[in-house]
Amino acid sequence: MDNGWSYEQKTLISELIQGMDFAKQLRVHLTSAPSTETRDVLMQGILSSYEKALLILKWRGPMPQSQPVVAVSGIPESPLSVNGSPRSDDFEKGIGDHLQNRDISKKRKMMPKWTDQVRINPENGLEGPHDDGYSWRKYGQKDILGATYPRSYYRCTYRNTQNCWATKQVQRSDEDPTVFEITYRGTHTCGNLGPSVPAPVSPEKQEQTQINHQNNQHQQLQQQQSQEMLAKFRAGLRVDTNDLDSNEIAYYPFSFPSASVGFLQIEHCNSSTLTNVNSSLFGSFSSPFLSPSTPESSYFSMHQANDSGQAHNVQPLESDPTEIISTNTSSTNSPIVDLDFSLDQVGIDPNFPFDTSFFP
DNA sequence: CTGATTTGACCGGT
DNA sequence: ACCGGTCAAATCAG
Repeated sequence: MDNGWSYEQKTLISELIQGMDFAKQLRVHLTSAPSTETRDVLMQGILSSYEKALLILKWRGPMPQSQPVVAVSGIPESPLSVNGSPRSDDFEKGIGDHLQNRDISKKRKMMPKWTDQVRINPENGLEGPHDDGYSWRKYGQKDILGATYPRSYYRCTYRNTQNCWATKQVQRSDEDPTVFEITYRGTHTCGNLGPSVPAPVSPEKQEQTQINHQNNQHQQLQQQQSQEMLAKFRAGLRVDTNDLDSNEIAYYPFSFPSASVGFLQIEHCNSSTLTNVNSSLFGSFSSPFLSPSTPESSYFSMHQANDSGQAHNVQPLESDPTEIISTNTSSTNSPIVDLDFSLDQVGIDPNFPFDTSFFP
């Protein structure tokens, strides 16, 4: 077991250290005379380091030996398909269905869960899709007691083909119809992120994203802009993490909605422990956030948790953009490396989440 | 034809 | 029994 680790561990550590290093540099630069360029470079460095590190962390989860561990939040692997054929379309229809489903539903409850709020731009909100970089398939809609608007249920398009159990729910807010509360559950184990950071790939994603296909060239620019926003956003992001698992570092890979994000709340549904941790979070977002499809269709409403004041209300929408906001579906995604995001839940002070001494 | 959405039925938890 | 979540047949869209 350890053997398999050491190389990864080294890389991991070095990436994290590097990230921290970048961060420190950035700090220096911020306090002194900041050049935007340097900042960007450093930011890039940080992002990329953390991404790599997190990828390593994530990907070593579903390894053969440690199957049940699945470090990332206990993704429910299907007993039949975990090792076996990816084409397990049929297994759910099998006779043992019910038992399996029960199992799955239990596991599902243990999946990490986080909510964020997306505000759509009233002007073009109706047209502006909410592209979080993943491909979702709607599987249900329900009227929820006490809620004005129905709740929509989505699951990863590649659930069957790639055994990816990520789901999300989209609920339009009662008070502010321009706000959508999106609850993500489970992490993507598929490698089907849309536009991704290092490679400007996956134009299909953007095309399906209708309106915004004046990109390609915009892409880079927008990426930069997004990155800046990202930086700001990160600075202000506050996540409540409930029920964290015993581990000191819990990472929550998630796709970050590229649209406007209000506050984001993560809770981990854990069976046993009831540890309440309330800490600021360092989210390492990548591609979805940088998705070119978004900054135009919606704008940021960065309220921090403290900042409770709801942003200015805008005129309500006429029709329900729920679908728009949360579907992304008909696309054919190129199988790109899954760069989803992870949140490192570690107490963070301005200095950074990781202490070098943490590592062996 | 294939794949996505719709929508009523069904199921499990409370 | 109620409610939220999911399934799956029917329907729609490309």
